[in-house]
Amino acid sequence: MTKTCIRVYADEQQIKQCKTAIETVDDEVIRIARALNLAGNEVRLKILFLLDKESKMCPCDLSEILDMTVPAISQHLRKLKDAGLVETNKVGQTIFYSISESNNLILNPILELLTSEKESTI
Amino acid sequence: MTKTCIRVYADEQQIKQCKTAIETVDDEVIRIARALNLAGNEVRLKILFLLDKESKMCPCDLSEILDMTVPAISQHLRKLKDAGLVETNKVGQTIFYSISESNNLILNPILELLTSEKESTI
DNA sequence: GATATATTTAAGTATTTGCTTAAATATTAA
DNA sequence: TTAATATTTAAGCAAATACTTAAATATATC
Repeated sequence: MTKTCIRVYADEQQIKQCKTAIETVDDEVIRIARALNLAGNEVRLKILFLLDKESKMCPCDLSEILDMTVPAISQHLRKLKDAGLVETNKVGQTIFYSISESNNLILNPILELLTSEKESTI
Repeated sequence: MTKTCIRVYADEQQIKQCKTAIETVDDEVIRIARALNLAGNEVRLKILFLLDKESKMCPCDLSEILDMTVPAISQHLRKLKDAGLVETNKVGQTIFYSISESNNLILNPILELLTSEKESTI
């Protein structure tokens, strides 16, 4: 990356500060971006919404509610689980998925947008 | 989508309720998922973080701070603008991008995760 | 043990994404 | 008006995504 921008009034001080600021939050950015990327899919956001609402659900029910193939649901759940956003509890042959506590700081504000009845335009 | 799940203990009442609940939030889900999807990219999340921090920035500065090509930055900014997450203000030949007010309800809680100094594990 | 159910895994595929490089557009300054 | 700067646009491409269908795994029931 060569210097491409040669504005006279470029604020080198500001740029330096921003560079270190970005460096500071880099790890957090990676973690949060990953979570947002997962939640930033209609199907997965609906899954998270349903798990939040019902506290736990099995792939089979989610498949029926969202009118999607079971493998399609399962693959979404896998991604959410790999990222630690949801966790599982096996009871017999059915596996209940629920929202994992550990990432609540990221998910809660998002899910609140959906649960708080639209008082204003979001 | 044919009925694939024939659990004896399937709670048809719950499933029906969930279906209508999903229908109710469907529009919101689409809007929020789109915003989260955009924010769920490392580069774009950093851009949003910087715009929030500095209140406005030009593609040129962002390119230098994030050590990326100007066109790459420009294309990210375009997506953010198309979604209404950021807005522009042209001054001479430089274009200043800033976070749009209208979508703050979605972005604010996300950016707070980055700005509030890590008191606890997020 | 044999069969059915719930779920996952795997392979294949069309679409989307995020970059690259090169060219186009717009504004400033000489 | 010519050259330089700031930005966008376009084309191309490798990688990631989200589904499909078929097969594998695990548990329960007969």
